[in-house]
Amino acid sequence: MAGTLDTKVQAQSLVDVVAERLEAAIISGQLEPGAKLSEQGLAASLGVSRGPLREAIRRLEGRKLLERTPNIGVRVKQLSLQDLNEILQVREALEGLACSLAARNMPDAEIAALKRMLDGHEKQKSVQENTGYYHEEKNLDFHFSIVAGSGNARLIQMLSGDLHYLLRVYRHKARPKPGRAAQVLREHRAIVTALERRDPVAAEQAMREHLRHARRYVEEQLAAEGEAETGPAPMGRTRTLD
Amino acid sequence: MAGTLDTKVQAQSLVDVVAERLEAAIISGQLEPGAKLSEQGLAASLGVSRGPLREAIRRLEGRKLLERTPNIGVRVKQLSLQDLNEILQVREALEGLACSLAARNMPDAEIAALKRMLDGHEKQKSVQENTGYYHEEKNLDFHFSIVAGSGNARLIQMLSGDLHYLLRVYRHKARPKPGRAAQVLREHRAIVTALERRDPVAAEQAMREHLRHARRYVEEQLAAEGEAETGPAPMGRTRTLD
DNA sequence: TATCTGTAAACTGTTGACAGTTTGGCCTGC
DNA sequence: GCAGGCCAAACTGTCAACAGTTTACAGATA
Repeated sequence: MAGTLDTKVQAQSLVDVVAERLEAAIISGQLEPGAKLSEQGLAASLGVSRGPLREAIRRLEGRKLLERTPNIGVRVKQLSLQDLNEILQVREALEGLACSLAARNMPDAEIAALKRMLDGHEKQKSVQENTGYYHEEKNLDFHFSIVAGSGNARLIQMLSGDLHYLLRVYRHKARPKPGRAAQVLREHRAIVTALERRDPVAAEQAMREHLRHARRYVEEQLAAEGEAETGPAPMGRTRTLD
Repeated sequence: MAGTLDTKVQAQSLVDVVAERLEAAIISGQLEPGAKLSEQGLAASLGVSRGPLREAIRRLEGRKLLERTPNIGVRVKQLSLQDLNEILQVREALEGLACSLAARNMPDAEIAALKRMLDGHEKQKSVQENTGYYHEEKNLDFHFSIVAGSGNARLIQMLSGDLHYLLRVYRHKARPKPGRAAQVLREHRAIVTALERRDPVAAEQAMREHLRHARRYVEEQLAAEGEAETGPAPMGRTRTLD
């Protein structure tokens, strides 16, 4: 059997283990948005009973990762174009706050590490050629470092927990414009500069501007895609470019 | 029996009903922070089995309203002073965003209604005498109107769903400073003025300044209280002034 | 051929019972 | 009188089974 999870002893309850597994599967994209979860099937493949599984599902439901329709079943939350835009607006405000706090609280060493990280990115071929990707993994690393540097636990949880998976999801859908990579790098540098100056206002502004660009950019991408479709334009797995 | 809930037909599942009940009880303060919930007792008094109750609890757990310790039980989430401060920081950023969006999206009629609401408050005796309260209920109404006017569903859900109960909780603990009521009213007027001008930047700034004051103020109140205690200063039900 | 209907299978919603852990009290010994 | 350990009751964690609903398929009819 390929799914039994009796590896970890139950220092934490079964529900915790199952919830973590599900979250990981959703974030990693292994469970695609809109995918239906069969309780029986999942319980069997995870090697647990339906009870704990249902409780784990309820928890993720409370975090808006899953969605249940009575008597029908549960699906991975599917986002409309409008949902995505709304969430990105929220992210803009929250990461702006995080950056402001980081300007005050982040240790010098971590800021220096951030700067070195950007130096590394600059040398990356794809950025130099202005064609590539600015590999999103590293983009996320950059943002997460700053969020973590804010020192606000609730904020960290919101941004890296609940919104994290969204960035992963639309990452597959947003194809970078040529020239964007270099611009992103410039904006990142502006942010780090503000952090080094320990200027919360400038840091917040730089981050929000950066994310506003990213949002506008994603909006264009998705709007163009949305025009071709009808209805509320659910952004599911229309294109998987892995 | 004083707790059977077979009034509503089950267009929604038992779990939904129970979760709503629990949330209401938490928000209203009927279940105080730190209070322990007995599964058996609750299930009996609600007239449901333990299964659905546990699932409802898990959902609220995902929303950070409840907290479970393995093999011990579940308690209403208790906030430390630091938690509260962090949450208020987040609220500052989010309501700032809400106000900025409201400046763009809120219908003229609703802004006018907001203005009338403030006129009503001004005539209130407690405000004129600068002694009273500026009755917090109405304060919340004001903020909720603006949040609702933002048109961002996710934002509305975050602010009026998950953070709502916090405002209720610390409301019981923060005693107003003399003179504060008049200041609050001034700040509210400044916000409405910015909304009328349809100036998103000014509106956001006004709201954030207003909330920053409120936060500083609450910080003082609680810091003074916290000094007397030891440890992480859990703010539970040290004083209930109902 | 297409549509409607009825039946059966599959799945979700709920319940009750069993196993393991914690907690509180009581007793014994120092 | 006090500390430590043992025992029992209560509670949480988990599971298997039952009831109700939805869905899909097959057959009949227009």
